[in-house]
Amino acid sequence: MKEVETTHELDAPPWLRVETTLMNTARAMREAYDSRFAPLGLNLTQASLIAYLQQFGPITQTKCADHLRLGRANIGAIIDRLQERQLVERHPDAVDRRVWQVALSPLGHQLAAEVLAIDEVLRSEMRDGITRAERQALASVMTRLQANLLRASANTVG
Amino acid sequence: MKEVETTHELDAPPWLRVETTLMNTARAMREAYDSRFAPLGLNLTQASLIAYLQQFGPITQTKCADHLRLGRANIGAIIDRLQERQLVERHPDAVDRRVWQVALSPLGHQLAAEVLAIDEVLRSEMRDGITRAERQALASVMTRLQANLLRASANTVG
DNA sequence: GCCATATTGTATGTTGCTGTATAATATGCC
DNA sequence: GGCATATTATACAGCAACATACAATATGGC
Repeated sequence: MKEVETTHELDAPPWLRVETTLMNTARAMREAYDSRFAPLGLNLTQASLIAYLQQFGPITQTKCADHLRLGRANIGAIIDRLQERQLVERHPDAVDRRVWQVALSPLGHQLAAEVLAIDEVLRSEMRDGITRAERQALASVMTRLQANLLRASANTVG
Repeated sequence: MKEVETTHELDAPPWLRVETTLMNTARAMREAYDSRFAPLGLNLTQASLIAYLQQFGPITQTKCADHLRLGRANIGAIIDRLQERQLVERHPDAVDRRVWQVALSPLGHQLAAEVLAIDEVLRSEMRDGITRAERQALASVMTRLQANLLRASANTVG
């Protein structure tokens, strides 16, 4: 009985095939981003939030949660941690006393520049050997795939 | 100052663009699978394990972990829960007293058939409006993307 | 056979996310 | 204005993954 290598990455088993490829790629992407952001003491989620704040200025926690597709409870904890590290600040809203306006601190702005630079580098590495046309085709197919998946989730009995 | 909708799915912001699309698609896929498997009381991870056991018979926990790309500690807990529900069984290995041979129970075999049927249905829904050529192109690009990402992770200072 | 090293599964603690419940506050109808 | 409803953020419990450390057992050099 020979030892068969069953966990080869790129010639996947007959079931859950395409799906596995896509999800493994997504996982690899998250890991690559996480390891690139690690020297800044950030993971992808935190870095994305910082980039978002950089772009859209002071903004509500709920907006942050929606953008990152996280729950409000979770985003609150994330902001707590960034706030402890002096990367973001919470300012009370001028008119709505329930909400915080979350903004980058000066230190956070510095870090945001590094985040964007790292993103740029990694994106260019990812593009290696992949043409613009291929990337556009990829995006097009994935958009349709995503639409199909949303319908599929909606059609579930639950 | 007009309210701008910033969380639109399909016209993404300039930073973290392609990445976001891919990772959101992966997330949508996991959610779709999870909601389809929910009536069986399973999530995608558990269903994948069951399908794997169905295909490859009694097998070691470490093999399961490698296949699903999970840690050994985690897979042990997963198997614990499936075992409590009488879906899988742990048999001692004939020659190596450290290892368990994990196998589907009769009940687990019944469930495996349902898992594969659900997978088949969802896969066909996902293919809707996407040609075979497009799917192959998608796989090809993602394979290269994944290779780039592995190189990128390896090239991290950490 | 004996000992160093590797491997398997488990225990334990941490992280990141979820869902539900709750308090404070806004909003809209009357 | 007063009250039902919605919305914002937080508190808390739970889950699934991770990393690390460990005990039991195998394996291989000698």
